[in-house]
Parts: sequence; structure tokens; C-alpha cells
Amino acid sequence: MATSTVEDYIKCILLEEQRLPGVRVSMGHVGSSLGVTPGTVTSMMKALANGGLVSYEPYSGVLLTRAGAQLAAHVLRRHRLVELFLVQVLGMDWSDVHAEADRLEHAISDQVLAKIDAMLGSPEADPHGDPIPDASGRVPELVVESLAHGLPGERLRVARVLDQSADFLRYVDQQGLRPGAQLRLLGRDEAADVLTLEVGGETLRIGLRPAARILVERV
Amino acid sequence: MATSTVEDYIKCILLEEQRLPGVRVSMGHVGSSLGVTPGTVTSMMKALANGGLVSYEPYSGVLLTRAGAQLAAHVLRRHRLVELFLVQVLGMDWSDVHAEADRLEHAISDQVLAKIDAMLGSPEADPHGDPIPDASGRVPELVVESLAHGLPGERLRVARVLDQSADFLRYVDQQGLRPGAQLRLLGRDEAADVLTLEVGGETLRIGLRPAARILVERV
DNA sequence: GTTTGATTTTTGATTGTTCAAAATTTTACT
DNA sequence: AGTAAAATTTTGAACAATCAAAAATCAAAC
Repeated sequence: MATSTVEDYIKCILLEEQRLPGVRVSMGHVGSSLGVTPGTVTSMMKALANGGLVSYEPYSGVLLTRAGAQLAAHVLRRHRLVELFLVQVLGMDWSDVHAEADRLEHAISDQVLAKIDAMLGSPEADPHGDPIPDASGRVPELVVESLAHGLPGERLRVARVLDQSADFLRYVDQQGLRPGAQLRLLGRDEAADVLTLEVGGETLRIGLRPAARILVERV
Repeated sequence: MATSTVEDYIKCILLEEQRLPGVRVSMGHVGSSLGVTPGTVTSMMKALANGGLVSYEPYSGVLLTRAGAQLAAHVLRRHRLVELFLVQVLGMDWSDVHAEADRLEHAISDQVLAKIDAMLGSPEADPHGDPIPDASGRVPELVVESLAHGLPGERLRVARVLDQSADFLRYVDQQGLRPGAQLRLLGRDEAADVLTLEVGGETLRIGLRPAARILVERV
């Protein structure tokens, strides 16, 4: 069975493949997101390639094999179901659960996961709006776009918050931009790099950079 | 911070110290309960002694230091609270939760544990009747004795089941001897090695060996 | 097209956890 | 007490995961 370290690497690669489909994932990216040196990543990738979880092309990067993608989806499923469980059942703050789930995702059995899934009613997304892969590893595809691409006048609903850092989540929470929240785009100032929007009766301004980390769907 | 392997060793030592207070725990015992060779235990004990978690006396055995006992109690607290949580909140079978908790006990943060503890109402015992150390590491002492020492005529209540194997727990469950169950001791046959008791209207016979693994309190 | 800078790979070493098997010590039995 | 059996320790080796630093390769700019 895969060690929890292997699960971390595989999950990291899946996340990056989802962000840029078809593009080989670089050693540098994996190294910096996992906090290990590039050399460590290279040797781990060789081991994973040996185990049939990735295809590794020197100097070019890695892609998950079918087996690797399957495993990664299971890890991601555990991670996101745990996050939702921590928020819904234990009443934890959504800005804290990411770090918790990073540890728990390696310790949850299929049996416990099934209980959690049933208790939550087989949800499609976690508290950040990230889609939860189903038991067979398929990921529900949501049709969403970045808030930063919105045009003035549009009515939108927050679908997903990409930045998982506790600081950013607290900010988003404070502004009432949780997944599910409705908003109207009032203005867009490219020069000032600022979006003006109305949410919950309040008017607020948000930079284009953070807005790019928030995904919305049209209402 | 202690690795999860270290937590396993320390917990194992605490359990054995509780069974035979004051007696140094042997390498053999630790090795067989953790499924590692004696040599492995010896070298680990040296490392733990170095880290100030045990006092190690060659050829004689180990005892936990105060720091070691503190850590072990925390691990045990996580283990037992998780067990109870899995049974009460997720509706799992009490014969399965031991193995689950063995993995989860290393991945639960203090924050999550506090939520679980609150949700369960700061319980004193897990589903097997094993006492749950409090947050400071103190273990509530229950006044109980083995069912095997009971005398005919006594009315007793099951307090704790020491054997944690799934098979034994299923047997105990089937006979209605779960913690909390009331029973009356009808007969005791030393020669045949058998106890006769009445529980829930039914009469049943149980060997002295298994009866020794069940702790009871007088009613 | 060469040079420069960034990325990646290699190399050699370290730490944690483990084993098998040999050597030692303790214990228990005549 | 003297030896056989059991438990423990030592030794040498392995594997997983990691690092620092040197070497190789790639990409981009001039």
C-alpha cells in the first residue's frame, strides 16, 4: 500500500494537472508545494514511475498514470469529505479544516469514509466549493469562471474559493463571499486593479488578484 | 514531536504498566504486541530513553518517565475518544473500531479532539468500558474485578471488556455481555472450568478463561 | 549561436525504522 | 552448582525519505 508520503506527492500532482490539464507537472512545483528540495522530488518521481503511478520524463516533468490518478482521486475524496465533515458535524471553522484534513486524509479507512459520506448525503463539494470525487474517482465538473473575469451588471453566485490559506479564507468569510453567496458586479476598474461589488446589501471593493482566486457561476 | 511509531511504543508500554503496576515492561512483550523483533525494541528503547520518555534498564525492561506517561495518556485519550466517537456518532460496530482508532489516534489534533470530547459530553469510558484519560492525562480509576472471580448468587454489571479482538467482542456482543449489561452468577464449576450465569433472561455458560477478560462491578 | 540564469539531476550523506542472525546474559531446571 | 532454555543485546544491513551541494541540461536573451 502507498505510504502517506506517496499519497501527498500523488495528490499534489493531481491538483496541478487539474489546474493545467495535459501539461506535465514540474519538479519545482511539487517541491515547493510539498516543502521538499528538487532533488528529493526527482528521486521520488523515479520511485513512483517504478511503481506505475506516474510517467516520468526527465527534464520535462510527470503525468499521473491511470492507477496514479485513481489513487490521487481517492486521497482527494478523503480530504474533501473530511473537510466538510469537520465543518458540518464538528462545527469547525472552514479556515482551519484544510490543515486538519491534510493529516486525516491518510488515516481514514474506506469503511469510515463510507459512513461519513452517507451522513453528509454524498455531497458534491467541500466547504470551499471544491468538487468531491465520487467513490470510483470521477470528479463532478462544475461550470464556473473566475470572479476576476466578471463584467459590470452581472449577477453571480460564489461557487468555489481556490486559495485555501487560512488568512484568505477568513477575509473571504468576513466579506460574506462564502460559496453560495449571491453578488452583483457593480464596477470594474482595470487601472486601479479593483472590482466593485454588492453582496448582502453591502458594497465592497476587491483587487483583481484575489478576485481571480474566487470562482463564480452566473445566476 | 513524537512520530506515530514512537506513540505506538509508548502507548503499548503504558497499557502494560497499567496491567502490572510497578513492573518493568519486557522487550518481548512490546515486540510481540507491536509485531516487531526484540532487537528492534531494544534499539527503540535506547532512543526513547535518550529522549527522556522511558527509563531503560538493560535485561530488565522499561518504565515510562513522567513525560512518557503524559504522552502515552494523551495517545490513549485520543484512541478511546475516537473509538467512542466512531460508535456513537458514525454508528460503527464496536468490534471494528479498535483497528480504526489505532490509525486515527496519530492524526487527530488537540482542536479536533476537544470538539469530539465536547460532542460526547466528556465521557469517562470508551465502548469497551476502558477508562478515558482526561485532558491532563489522569485516568479515572474504576473499582472493578474480573467476572472469573465472581461467586454464585452475586448480581453484577459488566464494566469493561479487556480483550479487544474483533472475534471476542462479537462473541461478547452476541451473549449480551456488553458494558452496562446486568447479570446474575448462578454457578461456578472449577473442575469443568465453567461459569453459569443469567443475563437478559437467558442462561449461558462461559469458560473461566474468557470470563477473566470481562470486568464487572457489584450491583 | 553563444552565454547566462533557472531548473533538474546526480552524488554522497543522514535519520528513522526495521530485520536476521550471532553473541550475550538471565532464568529456570535438574 | 552447572547446564539448558529463554530472553535480550549487538551487529551489520536494508529501505524510505530527506538534504546540501556539485554537475548537467534546458530556455531565453542578447
